[in-house]
Amino acid sequence: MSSLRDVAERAQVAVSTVSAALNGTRPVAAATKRRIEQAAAELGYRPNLLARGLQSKRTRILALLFPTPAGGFGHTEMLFATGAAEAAKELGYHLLLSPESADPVDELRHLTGLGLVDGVLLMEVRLDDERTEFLSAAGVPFAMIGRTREPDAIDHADIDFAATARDAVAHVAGLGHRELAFFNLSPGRYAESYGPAARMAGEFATAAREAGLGYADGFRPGSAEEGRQAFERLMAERPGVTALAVADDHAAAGVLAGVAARGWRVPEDLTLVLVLSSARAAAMFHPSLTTLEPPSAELGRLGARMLIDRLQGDGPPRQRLVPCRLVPGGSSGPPRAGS
Amino acid sequence: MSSLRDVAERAQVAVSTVSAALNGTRPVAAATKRRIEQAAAELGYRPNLLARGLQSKRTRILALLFPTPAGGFGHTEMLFATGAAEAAKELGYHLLLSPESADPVDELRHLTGLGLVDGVLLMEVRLDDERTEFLSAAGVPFAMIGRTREPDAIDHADIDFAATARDAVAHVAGLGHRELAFFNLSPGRYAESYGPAARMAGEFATAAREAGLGYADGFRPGSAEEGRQAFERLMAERPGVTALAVADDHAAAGVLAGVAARGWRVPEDLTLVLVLSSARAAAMFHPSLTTLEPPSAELGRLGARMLIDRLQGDGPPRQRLVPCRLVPGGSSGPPRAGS
DNA sequence: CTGAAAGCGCTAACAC
DNA sequence: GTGTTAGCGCTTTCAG
Repeated sequence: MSSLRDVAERAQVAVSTVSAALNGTRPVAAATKRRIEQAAAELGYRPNLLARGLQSKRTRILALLFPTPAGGFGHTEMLFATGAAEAAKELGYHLLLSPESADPVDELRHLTGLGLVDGVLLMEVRLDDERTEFLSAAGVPFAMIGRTREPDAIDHADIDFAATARDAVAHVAGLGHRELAFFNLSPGRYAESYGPAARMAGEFATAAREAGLGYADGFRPGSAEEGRQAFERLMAERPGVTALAVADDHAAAGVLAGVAARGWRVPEDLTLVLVLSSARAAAMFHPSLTTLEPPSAELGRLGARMLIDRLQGDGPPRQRLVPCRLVPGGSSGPPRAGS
Repeated sequence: MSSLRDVAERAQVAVSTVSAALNGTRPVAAATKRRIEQAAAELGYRPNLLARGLQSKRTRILALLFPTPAGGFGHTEMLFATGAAEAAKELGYHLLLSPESADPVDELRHLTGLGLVDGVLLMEVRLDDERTEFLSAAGVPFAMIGRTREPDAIDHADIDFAATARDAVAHVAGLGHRELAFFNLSPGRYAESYGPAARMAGEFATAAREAGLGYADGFRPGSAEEGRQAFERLMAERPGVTALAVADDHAAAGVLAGVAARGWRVPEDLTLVLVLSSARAAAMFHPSLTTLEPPSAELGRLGARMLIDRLQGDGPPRQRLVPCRLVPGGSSGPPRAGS
């Protein structure tokens, strides 16, 4: 690999001039600059990021910290990562994938001590997240995909749960439904303090109330079997429910089984909406499910951009909430007769 | 951040001694060593990876090159990445997530020219892959998850398609089936030269022949609708088929719809096996599908380990083939009567 | 507008 | 066993 010095020799100038010409750090005569650029091109010169980083204290590398939930990784998490990596790349940054171990804070201490990364992108943020405290205290720039309980001071991109719930409620209300139920993510898969689960439930209740719809929640099935059972219980307790929003793919499959077991059909007898899941998953069902798809790739992208933005200059916290996208499927219809 | 010099001062020794003590590069008196380690601990010293890399030409960073297929990323690809990242971490390496653009070779030229990465991990390798040629020519260490047409000289970890096909065939043959069909990945989603699609079809044919089973293939549905149509066509052409292996999730959903439309049921009237898909996806079906789940995380892990192994020392090509894991589901049963 | 020189934090000869 | 020293390739004063 050729170095700055090689370029300098070939262009008959000093290294500092080459550096300046290539980085635009200071004015360079047009003729000199052209000579330098040509020499660089001829040699196929690439700046050595290590040397540059060592000197400038900026590596243009971001770390994406990802936990390894027992339940395995979802499509959503994948999209955070790819979205963030793409946005980083577009802005001339690199993304380091950093798996979290048992002690995330220690992990972070280690990672940030290496001088390798300029900033950190946090995902799977919990309502109370020790990682944010550490990073703030350590003065390491970071941004969150998701948010803590009190996120006002921190850069973040998250789902707009309120708008999402309103959209979902408006969707079913527009079809004529008067009573809606919501099956949240199971408490087993995620701790109670998992933001999306906590927020989605609250926002659904609010949106239903504001729309004047009957509303039932408190169900948290985490598997197909639990989904079927929850559905049966729901129908026993609230026979008037004609629309159901479900947050877990597997639970939704169970609900469909329960619907079939009753001799019912979707969407004739029940409108079923999948929330916080991918349209890809929804397309595997029959009929395909109406979905509120989280803007995962965009959140990843936004997170990376915010972080880079923050690294380049200071300013007030950057924050963005993006609603899920409503993807209509074959599972939405008017309420069943006789309800 | 404290540096080697700080530690040296505090321990009253020379920097080189600290370096030696901490890296074990040369013998250091036990007492001195302890003093140094204590000083380092007290200062919370972390070696600066950039400085180390600049000097030693080894950054302990690997790049995982991942393409961004239009169809979006699957669970499988995600597991490659997380598996690789975890293995890398265990061995003291970092993983850079590097999205591929339109021109992968140019991308690679850029990435490897930066001096940032010690080696490259390739995924979604095609039978003829220009990236491998570039990397070989450039002398950049690399390993593949997947493999080219002629992979003998290159480190790689891939699915053992032959064993996987044999397992699948043995599974259905053991249940008493005499005639099997295979729906491959759609040609639209992947180019013809996509390894798994190409290899799986061949191995299924071989395994069926060796087991003395009737065999039908040539179907490549890429959506639920195409899956249903393919199933109907299959039944028209080969009414004796009682077991079906499908490589695409959505196509499998379509097959189930086709089965229902005939008034049939799974597994009573058709044994359905999902291949190369996740057990997670299979659990969303009713009944849950028997799956041949690719060992994606393990392949990622193996790939990273091979690459690191290669970086540490030379030797013959490292190569590992791992069969898919058969996860029995509710979609397997004896062949229907009258066939 | 350009060049010379210092030094980022570390490793690796090479002396002692 | 330990210390001294010369860079790795770059950015960044500081002179000219």
